[in-house]
Amino acid sequence: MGTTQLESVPEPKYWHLKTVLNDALDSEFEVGEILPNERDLAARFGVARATLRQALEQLELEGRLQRRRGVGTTVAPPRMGVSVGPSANTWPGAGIDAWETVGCVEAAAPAAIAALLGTAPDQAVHTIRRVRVMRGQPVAAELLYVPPASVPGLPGDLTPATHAPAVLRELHTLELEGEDRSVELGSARADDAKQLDRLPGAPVLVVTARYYAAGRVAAASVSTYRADTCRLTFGDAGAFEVTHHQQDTRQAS
Amino acid sequence: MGTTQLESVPEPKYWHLKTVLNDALDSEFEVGEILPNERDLAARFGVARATLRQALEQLELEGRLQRRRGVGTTVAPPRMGVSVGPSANTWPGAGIDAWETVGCVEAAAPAAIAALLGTAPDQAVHTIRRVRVMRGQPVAAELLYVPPASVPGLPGDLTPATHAPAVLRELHTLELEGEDRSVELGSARADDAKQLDRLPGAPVLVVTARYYAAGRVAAASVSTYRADTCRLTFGDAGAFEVTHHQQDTRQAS
DNA sequence: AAGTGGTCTAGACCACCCC
DNA sequence: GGGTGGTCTAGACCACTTA
Repeated sequence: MGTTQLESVPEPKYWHLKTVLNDALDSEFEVGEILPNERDLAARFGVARATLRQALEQLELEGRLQRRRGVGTTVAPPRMGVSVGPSANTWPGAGIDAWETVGCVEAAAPAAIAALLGTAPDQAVHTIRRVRVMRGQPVAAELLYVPPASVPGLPGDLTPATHAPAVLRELHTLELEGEDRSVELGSARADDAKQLDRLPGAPVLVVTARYYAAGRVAAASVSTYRADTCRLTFGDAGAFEVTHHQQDTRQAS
Repeated sequence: MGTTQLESVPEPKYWHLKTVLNDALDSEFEVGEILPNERDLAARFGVARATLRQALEQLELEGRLQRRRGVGTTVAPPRMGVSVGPSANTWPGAGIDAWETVGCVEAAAPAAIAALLGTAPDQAVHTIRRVRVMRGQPVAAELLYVPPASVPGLPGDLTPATHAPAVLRELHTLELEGEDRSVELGSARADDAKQLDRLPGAPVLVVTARYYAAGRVAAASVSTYRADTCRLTFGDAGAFEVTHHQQDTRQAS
């Protein structure tokens, strides 16, 4: 009979560190409070800085921390619940939906977008860039693609300032028959990262949506949400508030 | 007049490396093909192994690679589209929905779950653990919580084998009035990771759902989906197939 | 100028898988 | 036993913010 082997599978240091820090955040820190710097924290826990950073990275991924170069590491507030429909079937840009247009061009869509829209690969489409802001901070960057066939009544005298509003106005004259969406994990491209106030490569939730009218795909959008600060909400019962982070909603079976 | 400064913001090595590898995966490798090992790749690109790993980690996060300890790094197939409703308003466990029950206990729910359900913090609830399998591999691990009040007709003589089916059967006698969901990024806990065939800390998409009946929350579930292999689909137009990865659907504005 | 997080190096050892 | 990816170290320098 050997001794009972409690640590037959010793957990990695960074994993244990993450647990300790997570508990400390709950009990010893307030939202917005700044943590000691990484070199001090590493020394305090007796690990290399890279090991500490591995724990911090996971906590940031889970929305518990926010790190800013040149500033420091702060305790993040709970994630915002962001509705991504379909609460009511509405066209993008209709009503007050917290999106702000930042640009609009007519250009050939990438191959995958053409496949989504069902257009020819080199077909020029209206491409509207928008940003979604909540509580004063950007939460999503979007590219909305509208084939010319969906907006036949578009006037010809368009300036950069009138292009996007005109496309949206024409789009809204169609009857929206349905929409579908998909969500997947991605990393922010350089342009999206800049608009989201993050570094390139930051984790994002990519929402791809298709809008149907007249039996065809009338428009499509690719929205890039900050994964660290957002919780996407769906469904007919409305967005709901939770009081804790998602980790707290899960337990061992 | 100085010279034009093309590289005023030099991109990090790992970022450039990621781009190079991403292109190589498209042009020189097939799905399932095994890559050279990390030490060889690092030497080939003239960088330290840690730097190469930073690039590989991002590519794995984006679903382009699959890495397995003791085996190697392979080119991942496109992500699976996984429907997470509401395609039709149905109770969990109804019909053929690809979930397999692996356990069931009656125990006090964690505080956040009690808040979701609207039950007392120490109220015992039926907790069913299920696993979702697609194409022969696990894609999600779930905990489904059902308060006793939602299944009043539950018989008393329950064995581990009959517990879960009985709870589901009783649940299905209620009329489902609505459901809502939220999606956020998380990292796999040890128990979920084991069932998903991943290491602890692997990125996951956490889907929290509430099911309404008789004007109350009759059940709630927390589902943990593998973020590397899954694209979650929502909406009334049905899951759709895309031919490329999400990166291909995005372009610079 | 000082302090922060971000990137990078060149090693080492460990856990796991397969032969 | 040999090869793989996973963890960890102890440094260095860079980019950015703030004062």
